[in-house]
Amino acid sequence: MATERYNAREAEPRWQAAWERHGLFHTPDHDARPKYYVLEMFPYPSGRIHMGHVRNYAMGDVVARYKRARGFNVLHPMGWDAFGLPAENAAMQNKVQPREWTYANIATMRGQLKSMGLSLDWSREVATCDPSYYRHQQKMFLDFMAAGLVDRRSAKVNWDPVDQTVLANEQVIDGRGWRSGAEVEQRELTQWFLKITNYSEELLEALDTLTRWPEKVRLMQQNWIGRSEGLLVRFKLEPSKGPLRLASLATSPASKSGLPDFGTQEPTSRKPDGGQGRIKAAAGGSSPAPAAEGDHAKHGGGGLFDELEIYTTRPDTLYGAAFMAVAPDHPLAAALAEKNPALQEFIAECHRMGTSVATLETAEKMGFDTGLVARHPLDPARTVPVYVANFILMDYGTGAIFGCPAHDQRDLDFARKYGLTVRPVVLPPDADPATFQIGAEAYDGDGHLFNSDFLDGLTVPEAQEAVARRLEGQTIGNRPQASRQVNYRLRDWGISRQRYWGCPIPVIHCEDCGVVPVPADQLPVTLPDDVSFDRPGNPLDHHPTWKHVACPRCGKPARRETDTMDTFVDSSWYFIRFTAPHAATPTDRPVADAWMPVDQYIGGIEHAILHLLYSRFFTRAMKATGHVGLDEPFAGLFTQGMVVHETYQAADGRWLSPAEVTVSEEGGQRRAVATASGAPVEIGAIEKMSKSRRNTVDPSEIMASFGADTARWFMLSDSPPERDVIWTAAGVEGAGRFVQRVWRVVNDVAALGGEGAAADPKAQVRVTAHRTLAAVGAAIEGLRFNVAVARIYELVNALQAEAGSPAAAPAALREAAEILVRLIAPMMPHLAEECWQALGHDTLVAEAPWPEADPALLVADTITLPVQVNGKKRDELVVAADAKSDEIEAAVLKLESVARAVAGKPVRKVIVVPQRIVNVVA
RNA sequence: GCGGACGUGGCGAAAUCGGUAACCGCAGCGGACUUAAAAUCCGCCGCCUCACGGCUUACGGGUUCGAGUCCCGUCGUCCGCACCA
Repeated sequence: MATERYNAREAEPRWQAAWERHGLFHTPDHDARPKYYVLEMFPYPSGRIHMGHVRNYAMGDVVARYKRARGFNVLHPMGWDAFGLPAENAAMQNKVQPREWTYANIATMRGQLKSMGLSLDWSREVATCDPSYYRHQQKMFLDFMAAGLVDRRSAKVNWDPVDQTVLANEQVIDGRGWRSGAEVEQRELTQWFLKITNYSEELLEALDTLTRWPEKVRLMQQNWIGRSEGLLVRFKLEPSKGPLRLASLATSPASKSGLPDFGTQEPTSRKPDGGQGRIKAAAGGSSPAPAAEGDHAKHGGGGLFDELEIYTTRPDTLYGAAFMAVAPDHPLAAALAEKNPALQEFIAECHRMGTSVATLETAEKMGFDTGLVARHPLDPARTVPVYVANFILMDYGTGAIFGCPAHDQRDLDFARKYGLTVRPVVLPPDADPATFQIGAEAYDGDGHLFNSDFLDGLTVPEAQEAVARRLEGQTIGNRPQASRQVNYRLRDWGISRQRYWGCPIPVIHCEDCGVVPVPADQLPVTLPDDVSFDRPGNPLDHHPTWKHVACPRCGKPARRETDTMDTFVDSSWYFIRFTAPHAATPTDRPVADAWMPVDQYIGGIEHAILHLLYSRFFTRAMKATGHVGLDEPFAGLFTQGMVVHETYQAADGRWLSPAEVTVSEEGGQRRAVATASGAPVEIGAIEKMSKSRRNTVDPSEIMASFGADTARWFMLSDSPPERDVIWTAAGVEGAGRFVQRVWRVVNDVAALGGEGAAADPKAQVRVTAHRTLAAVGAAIEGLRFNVAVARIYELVNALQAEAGSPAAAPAALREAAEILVRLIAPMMPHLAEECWQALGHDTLVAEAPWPEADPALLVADTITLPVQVNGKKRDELVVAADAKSDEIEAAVLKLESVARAVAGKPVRKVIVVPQRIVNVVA
């Protein structure tokens, strides 16, 4: 039976055209079938698709095609995350406008995706750089503004000196820009913010409802939001007095680093001038984050600071307080520095050191004694010195702490350096209060309080509660001395970018009217096409006319906002836009509510925080402004692993691409040489495919030589989808062989005939097919594609053996083959169509319903039970499936192998687990 | 430092409920077909042992009739956060 080889190159475009002709993947909004929304993270149009895309979209397409066959109305759209810096970099390098570059890339990549045979509804395609998309984003920005979800304020921001733009906290990785890799600097700029912190608690609590998200992602978001419960305590400040302290300050040794001696100063010279009324020293009242820089400004400097607010999660250790410390940016520090050059220098030094993570890790704890002291709120006889310290963050809490050296390592380091008292107040279990001492390590474990007056004997949580009660009841000025507070690590989302290729922020700055929103009927604010990239900075700002407009309110000359939005804004709602991509408003509310949420979202783990947290916030903001009716956009989330590949490095250090290398194997040793020169090449680590390592494989080349089905099959086989998959030439060839094997087997079965004949219901190949059917369905439902692949291999092996046997039963084989073809259809859709046709069908398998497994075939008449003696397998026993336990027990005890293993010892017990196992205990 | 995940043949892995450890694939080995090669087909393939048999899920303990799976400890790898008060 000579069957010609399956010619993917010829067949694949033919079937793609057939699907398109039948409009198979065009999704109606109104349909009687239940909805299913499957989405893969949309690509950035960088130029060409890479293997990561192939893996991502192959998985999504399996789900889409499977759910369609299962009778769902499936929404499976595609679009382009098309704004971003690479377009501007290309513009600078190649003298091509970002728009042209981007749309050319989209055209290329759309063609590549189409050649994969994905079941996408292309009529819903969107590109975020298109005014028809971003005009709606601008409208929503204005709606958010009206709803109080937008803020504009001066803030210290992460500045990427290479990309010349601001980065969000989430986009700074190890102190470097997530895209440029440049060390990030801190700069003070006026910025636009989306107030994600309004939703801190909600975003945290709702994580519990995301039961179909990976635990890991939920945990990462939980940590990122960083909720902590603590106490805000107000300390009374006063100038230090007392000859002993002054003397000790005067004699403190010079700092060893050669820096100015921050520990030494003249206390008398910096007494604050009096009488200006009270100024709160802390940044935050009830609003936990962000530290409101604006508040400081309005207080001005030079006032009388007679209170210091600190935030602590350990109020129980208050009796162990040895010092207070404020951030270098704290208004108290700024005020004191006005009269104190040494403090000015100290603060400047902190700023010089504080910009990069590398220096932070090695930086020594440094403090500057302000000469002020704080009155202990529980023990008014005591005071503690107040320092400015380089390790206090203005961003968190109030920018001020009390230090308890005995129970915090960082505080201990500081106390040791400056000779402060280390007073333990928490006694570890079983420790002796008379002898317990703190050595080089602080004790942060549980225990009972001691050295702590009214707290003595309490547990840590009890003491925290007792301190909170006591201080809430005390007053300082006319306020309680302490209040309970919840703090979050999460910061508001700074979305200003000083770049051209992004969504313009639709506001106008007028000297008289201030910030004026662009009226809705003047949207969109479109980007000018005639921009130049011949100098650094924001091309919109350099443009001769674009920013000069009349104030919409008063008509006077005014200035357009030249900041554009972070591209993560674009990707925070595209999944909702897909539900009505041509609507005149951002959403078509009933349609959006009908389709949302996304039932299955698939993408890389690298978006665990950034994109996925922003999208959760943005959906809530859209709900608050009436654009959509739900909180959580993604009901199910799956994070897939990367595609990795060996690396090859020449002797001169150059990286070689897999295409330039020939790998051979001899005696278990793999060797590589450069194909052109024959020079030896070192086989390096297996790493993520990347341009810098040159270990990429071009999907189009694979699809041209093997076909899309082979590439898809390989991406789905072997490795579990959440884990990295290693791309190997051998693996692809194996997948290619399998494609041909399926084609041969199906043709062999077709040649046997058997149409219309009734299959023997109990034929073994039929049983195998139906069991495989059940197993593959379950595997796909669980997104365990590698398991589905293994089961399909088994079925093909069984079919092949049966088809080649002289006793082949054509009718049963035919039924099994038809099941096989429908099982492979979600994964290798083109091959499946070709096989379907070979079996005589004139319909499309892409339209065929998923077959139902015959339940009668899923349970066996007889089963083989393993027989153990004392937990070790000694034999097997074939019994009827409905055999009773005592019958099995009797049969087992008659087995000679059991008798031998028991070796004359009395049988104490026989455990029969029905359908599973028998264990004889002797 | 804090938080988390993982550790199974030469390799990728399977074992969804505590019940036969290693399905399926890759690589390898032997054979058939062929002048030859490729392709294809058949067989073998955790470790030790001629064999009978024994051993085996990082390591050490524990619970259980029974542990890759549950508990405690150790080691290792990877990931996230990180001066967060």
